[in-house]
Amino acid sequence: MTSSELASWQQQLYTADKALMTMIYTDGSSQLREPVELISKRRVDGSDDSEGKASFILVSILVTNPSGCSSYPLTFPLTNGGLQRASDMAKTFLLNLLDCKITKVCFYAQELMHAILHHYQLIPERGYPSWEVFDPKVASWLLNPDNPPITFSELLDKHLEGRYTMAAAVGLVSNETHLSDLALLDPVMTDLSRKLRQEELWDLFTNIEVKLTPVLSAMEVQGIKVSGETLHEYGGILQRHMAKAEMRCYRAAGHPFQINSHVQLRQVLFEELKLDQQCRGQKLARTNVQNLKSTSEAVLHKLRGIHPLPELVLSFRQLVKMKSTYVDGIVDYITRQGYIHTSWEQTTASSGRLQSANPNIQNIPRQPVDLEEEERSEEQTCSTGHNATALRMREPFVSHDGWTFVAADFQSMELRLLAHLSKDQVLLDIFNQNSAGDIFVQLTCEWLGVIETKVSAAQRDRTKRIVYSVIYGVGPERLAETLGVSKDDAKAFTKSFLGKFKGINSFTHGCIADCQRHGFVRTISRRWRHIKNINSQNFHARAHAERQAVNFVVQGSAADICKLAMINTVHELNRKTHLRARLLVQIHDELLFEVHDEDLSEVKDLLKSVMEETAESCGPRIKFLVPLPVSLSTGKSWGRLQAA
DNA sequence: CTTACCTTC
DNA sequence: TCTAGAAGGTAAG
Repeated sequence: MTSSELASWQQQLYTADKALMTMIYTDGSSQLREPVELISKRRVDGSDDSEGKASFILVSILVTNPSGCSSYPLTFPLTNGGLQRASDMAKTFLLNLLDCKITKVCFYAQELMHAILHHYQLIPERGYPSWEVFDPKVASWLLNPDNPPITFSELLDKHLEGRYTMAAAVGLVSNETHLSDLALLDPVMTDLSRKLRQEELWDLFTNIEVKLTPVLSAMEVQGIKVSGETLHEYGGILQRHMAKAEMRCYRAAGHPFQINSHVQLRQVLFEELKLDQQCRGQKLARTNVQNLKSTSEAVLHKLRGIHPLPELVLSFRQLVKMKSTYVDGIVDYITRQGYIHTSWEQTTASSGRLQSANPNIQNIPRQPVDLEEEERSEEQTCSTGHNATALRMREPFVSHDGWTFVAADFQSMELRLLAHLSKDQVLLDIFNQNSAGDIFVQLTCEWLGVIETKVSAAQRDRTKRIVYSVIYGVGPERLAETLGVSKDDAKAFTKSFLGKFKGINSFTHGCIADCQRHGFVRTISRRWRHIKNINSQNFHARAHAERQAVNFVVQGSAADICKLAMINTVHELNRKTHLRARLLVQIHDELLFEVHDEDLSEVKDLLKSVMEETAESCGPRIKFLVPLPVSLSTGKSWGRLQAA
């Protein structure tokens, strides 16, 4: 591309209607045409590899003029090498294209944006791209969130009833084929747009999902810094505790065995020690499929009074989990530069929630994991400052020098949303009068009769789980199990809880009735989900469907607001160009930012106020009946955040 | 109760 | 040896 060509193409953008875009890989595949054997590979290998494979971006600009519609194909290399000046011009054009207001269409736009941000090293110290690209993948996921398409051809089959098909190509895929694939994007997106409008999903698509895509790409490219040293130290500590726990298990069993093997554990517990015969009071759970004696946590819990082994197995399991998933599993993803670049999946969860993968960073334990204390003195004397009796699995995630983490979380969001959606007067009153204090802490106080400051984080978490269990319709036996009380007590608890909050009951029944009538339910942002078995004859299937329906409305609505909060905060940070802050992680109702120390207090204020106003930006018709307060905490490590 | 991901067997 | 699915753990509500 010469500079005069660049100028003429820039000019074209002013008269163009649309731009169709796709990424071509070095192996000849594209975002629209993935060789079958490479699909899983690219997905598993994650982001690092897909840029390595990215070869060039193919753009087709559509211009409608009196003589009809013309398309102008352009290619932009994404490989290193070649003339610097050409590369600069390609960059200029691509960024202009993405920034300009014409309609842009790309299947899996997030991947394309990721490649561009990565290739041109557009890491946002400040300023996030506000590129808006219509993505058929996102569109079709909104239309049917339970069954999202993975490939473009799947999408063609699924939504477009075979009206469009890709040209067959054997062996090497020519550029001509790529162009004909690309040409399909226009009618396909037009079709999907019509459907989105028809199903009242258009606003959700354009106001939330389309705007979220570049934010997710930027988060992926940005990554989060990880201390490999801390992680390795944790690995060593866990390794030593595992070895001890293993020996204790062998001693209790009388001989060595594979503790993590269900089969061998079943043999030891039930055939050698015959523990199931010693607790004749309660019948023990069976596995679902093969109907064998279960070795699940609940069973081991019941058995722990009669023999030391079950308890020892439980703690061994926990240590193994921590080591394999949260140490070894994370270490594998650390780049040479010391970062984790997780994938943020926009279109995989049917609830509308975001999903982090490779690695999943949303399920790293929040609570410190307790270790046996016997060798406390030894380890504490050689300690590097951490408490040897507990491991904070989020500790290895650290901010840069001169920067601080700011975590902003919506307080008891789903419960507040439930208050809003159900209009339950008692719940509404609680949230409207009492903005200070944590609702679950308060409930725990009432439940256990202790003072507010005496409630531990673990107790609070337990209360939270119980409350949600009851709301979403847990059975009495299951609740009794988690509460550790009798079935009758559990029943009484459920009854008194739902009796206190009458609106909840009418809300759930309303949800179910709606779903039975329409076959689907919607969130506040009109996101929908079809529930197959809502009118099923099968009692079990129907009960499951009913819980799904209620759960979706609440969880999906929370997801809508959290996404909006991401968009709004990033947008506001963009407007204040002097502020240095970047969004790193979303854990459903919590956003983790990294903020330059000098901008800390200003950013904190901004985040709190923007997030607390999120509900107002849901749409003109929605008036929120409860406030959505945000609490902030800060720190240099994710594992040690202090309320702020 | 729901929604997820990941590891082990 | 490989893979699919079951089971079990974690997170978030």
